Amino acid sequence: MPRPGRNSYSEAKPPYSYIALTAMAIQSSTEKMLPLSDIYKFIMDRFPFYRKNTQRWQNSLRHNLSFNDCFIKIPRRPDRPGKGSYWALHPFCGDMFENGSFLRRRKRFKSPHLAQQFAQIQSALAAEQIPMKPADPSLFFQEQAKIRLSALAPGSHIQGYPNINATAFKQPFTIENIMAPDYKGPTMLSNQPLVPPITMGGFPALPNGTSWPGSAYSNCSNIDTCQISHTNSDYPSQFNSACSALKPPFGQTPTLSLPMKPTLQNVGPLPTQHPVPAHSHTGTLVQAAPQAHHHHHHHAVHHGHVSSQNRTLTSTLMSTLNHH
DNA sequence: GTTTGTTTAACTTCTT
DNA sequence: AAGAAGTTAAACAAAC
Repeated sequence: MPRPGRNSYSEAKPPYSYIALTAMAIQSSTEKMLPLSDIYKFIMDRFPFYRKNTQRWQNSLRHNLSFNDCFIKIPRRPDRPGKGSYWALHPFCGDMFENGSFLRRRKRFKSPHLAQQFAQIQSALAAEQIPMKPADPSLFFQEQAKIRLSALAPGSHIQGYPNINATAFKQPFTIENIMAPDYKGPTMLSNQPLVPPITMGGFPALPNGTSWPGSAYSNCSNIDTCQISHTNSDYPSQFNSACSALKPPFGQTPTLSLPMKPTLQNVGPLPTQHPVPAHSHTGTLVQAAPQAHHHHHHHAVHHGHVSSQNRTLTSTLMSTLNHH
């Protein structure tokens, strides 16, 4: 028994919301998507707190998966039978924890309809006097998906952004972030968008012999021949014919079956969590939620129309996308 | 029969 | 104080 009146570190509730925990699990995976059972497993392996009361928190977690638009379902491939879908992050969900708090997001991500997204992006680009390319919605989203995916390829560059390569991206969920024993609140979160949300044409090149990560892409060595998804092969025509009819949830609509962010591949796999005896102090040091609230928002995101004077195209777009 | 997923609803906690 | 974000419970359907 631990000392009376005091929990051991490993029994304390980790300072992460279910959304944060789930995002960590998803991003820690090489394919940036996981079935439910593996999300459970990730959490239980690393946080002893969640080895108890599994019924309770797993119900809550499932609620979060369904309820929050930042999580999308990706159908299983036929060659990978099993229960349930894979869960991934919505390609446009952005940095959900850019405020530095893993407990509470500044704003809940709501996914607009794809058609709406397209219109918003289009007008945002128009405001910057930048032509949209490609102009066709379905192709546009395909390319967006590919561009985002390219960030997962180590060493690859994104055309037009010579200073950005895969290893340059900040990692929201590094081992340090997850396990830092002296975690004292907001640290290490990147304000920088992981992938430029818009590209003006051109595909990033992959080094010879490398292939695109992600199960749907694992056989693709050439981006141009890469099919968007086995289940979404009819995506373009569907989009074109029924653009206005698209409705969430994404499970019923053609979606971009792609997780968005690069993550732990530079860090390597997370260490398997030493099966910690429940009362040991040698396990994962998980501290109670920090009480310090550092919230210095450099540029508050306002509702309604946003002046783009001092803002980059990127931030304009992101706020546009995240706005309702 | 259990797991996975959706939904409603009441509740708590945090922000403004 | 009010609203937003997060948690928990619970009923239920569908998939395996």
